[in-house]
Amino acid sequence: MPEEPNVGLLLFIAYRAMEKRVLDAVVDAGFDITPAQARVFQRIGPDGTRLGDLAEQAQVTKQTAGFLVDQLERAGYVERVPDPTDARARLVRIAERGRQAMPIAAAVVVEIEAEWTAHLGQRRMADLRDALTRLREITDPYARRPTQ
Amino acid sequence: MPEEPNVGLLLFIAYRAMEKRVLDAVVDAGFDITPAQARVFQRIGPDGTRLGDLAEQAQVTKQTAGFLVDQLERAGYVERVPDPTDARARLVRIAERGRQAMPIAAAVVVEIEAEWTAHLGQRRMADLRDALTRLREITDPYARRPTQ
DNA sequence: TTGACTGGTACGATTCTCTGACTAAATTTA
DNA sequence: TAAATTTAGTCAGAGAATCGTACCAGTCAA
Repeated sequence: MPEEPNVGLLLFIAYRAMEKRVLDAVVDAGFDITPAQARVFQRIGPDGTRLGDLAEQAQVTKQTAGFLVDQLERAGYVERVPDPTDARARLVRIAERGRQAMPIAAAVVVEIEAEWTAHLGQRRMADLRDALTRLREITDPYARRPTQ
Repeated sequence: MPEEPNVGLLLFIAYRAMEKRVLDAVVDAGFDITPAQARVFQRIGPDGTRLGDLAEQAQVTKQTAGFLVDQLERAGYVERVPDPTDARARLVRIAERGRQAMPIAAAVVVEIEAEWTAHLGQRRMADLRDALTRLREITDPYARRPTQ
């Protein structure tokens, strides 16, 4: 395998590199957040997202997602508000402190994507994004469902 | 971000899908192994790999890698042998039980890659692999170093 | 041969994750 | 409409993964 790594490993290497840099930047900027918390946070939609949906997208149990959201909430990154459409549910929404952290993460993502584009060339980078997006149709059970 | 996920998230989704299926298959075949253990195991080279190298490649500390290798060793998947070139070091090598598990994982990888190829087309799949391999040059600090 | 460096381990503390059991609201069924 | 079922989420407890600090032993250079 070291001779010709499978695609899974290649995906992991690139993913991990981006995650690490983004997280380091956010942490350096004074936002103490862990990788697991970030993986959940990242999935919160503009209008809030239910815990169960977050769990499903982040591929963890509801309990784990709840545990992480508790921490994010205590740190002021997110808040839980009642879901107007279902009294059982609550929506996890990005709160003030979370909103402050987002541009920092976004900037690093832009920076890294620029580096990758420089290395691969525009064409290959666009193709990469395209391939991954298409792949999502068969690898992301969540994506197959309409978002509401 | 939910509107147009960044490449990091796309990488994660595909990676996670493959990891899960491979691991499920291996576990179903009676090999009890955890994701963290598998991530280390996967990096062991044909002639054995030092603990520190495994740690670096799997992006964990030496202690964590040691902890996981301990478990893999106890379960019979790997063994530690002295490194003939350095008395301080030991090589982690795949042992009998580990060797038995490998074809199962390999078969699932082949299966998944075939599915992905069917979905994307040969060309796009080849391009994806190519792009990820190139990307490794700038995202995998370990890869930049000659293997010995 | 001494001092700096390297490969690895030991210990202790946190963080992450899961299973199982439970409450309450919504939905379906009879 | 009352009962049964499903769905959203929480609680409690346990096990797995991870890290930081400190440490030991072997190597290497001066």
